[in-house]
Amino acid sequence: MGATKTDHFTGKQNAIATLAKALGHPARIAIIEYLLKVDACICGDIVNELPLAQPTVSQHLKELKNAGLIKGEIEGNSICYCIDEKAFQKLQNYFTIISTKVENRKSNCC
Amino acid sequence: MGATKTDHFTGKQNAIATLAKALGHPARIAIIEYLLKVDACICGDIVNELPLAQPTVSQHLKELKNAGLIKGEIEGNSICYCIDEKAFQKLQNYFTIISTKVENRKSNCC
DNA sequence: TATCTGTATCGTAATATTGCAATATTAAAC
DNA sequence: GTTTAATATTGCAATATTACGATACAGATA
Repeated sequence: MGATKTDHFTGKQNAIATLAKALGHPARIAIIEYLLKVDACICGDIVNELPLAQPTVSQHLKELKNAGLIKGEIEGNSICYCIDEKAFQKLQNYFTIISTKVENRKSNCC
Repeated sequence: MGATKTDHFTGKQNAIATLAKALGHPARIAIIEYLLKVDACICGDIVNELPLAQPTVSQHLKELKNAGLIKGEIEGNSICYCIDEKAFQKLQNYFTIISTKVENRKSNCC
């Protein structure tokens, strides 16, 4: 097969998995970190920051945008990308809840 | 191609990407959430909790284990799986740092 | 209008992932 | 030792991802 059975899982599970999947590639992590480093939107020069060809970078940006991790707005003849804080807040919440639950775990098994 | 160019990125970037990738599938999210729900290791019956065949579940468990998200210990004739808190703390830290940086962003672009 | 610049899309090759049936393995129970 | 029960591994088909050259497109500038 190769096709994920998304319809067998809850909307929340799929939502988190989608965000995680989009971050499951070092190039996309590098893009996010670059956006953080410059502390602003980026209108241009993302390609120069990555060891990948322009179409590849464009594809990664598209995936980050589809997942809702970044926003992109047309700004003159280039496009302005920046981090969408809502998605990262979701991830922060999710992992904070998990960590908290794990720490408060009563049964200390392993 | 299809092979990720991991050698072009930093160790940290690859590490986070690996963790994120392992969580980038709803079945693996469901496994983690089930481990949390029962608040203990699981020795058995993960298969019954998921809408997937036994070999498929076994494969997902293997990936979670490879990524360091769960630990598995042999316990009699079954295997005892439980959440590895260190990995989730890493993720929590990472996304907390990102969210904080994004909130303190001076340039309000988009 | 022609050209340049930055970005997206198309097409395609290489590789990875997902899922499962069949089979193997392992340790307990008999 | 044989059976049983739980999990892992193998092998394979279907699909997805990654990467990039070639090309298209849109807005700026000459």
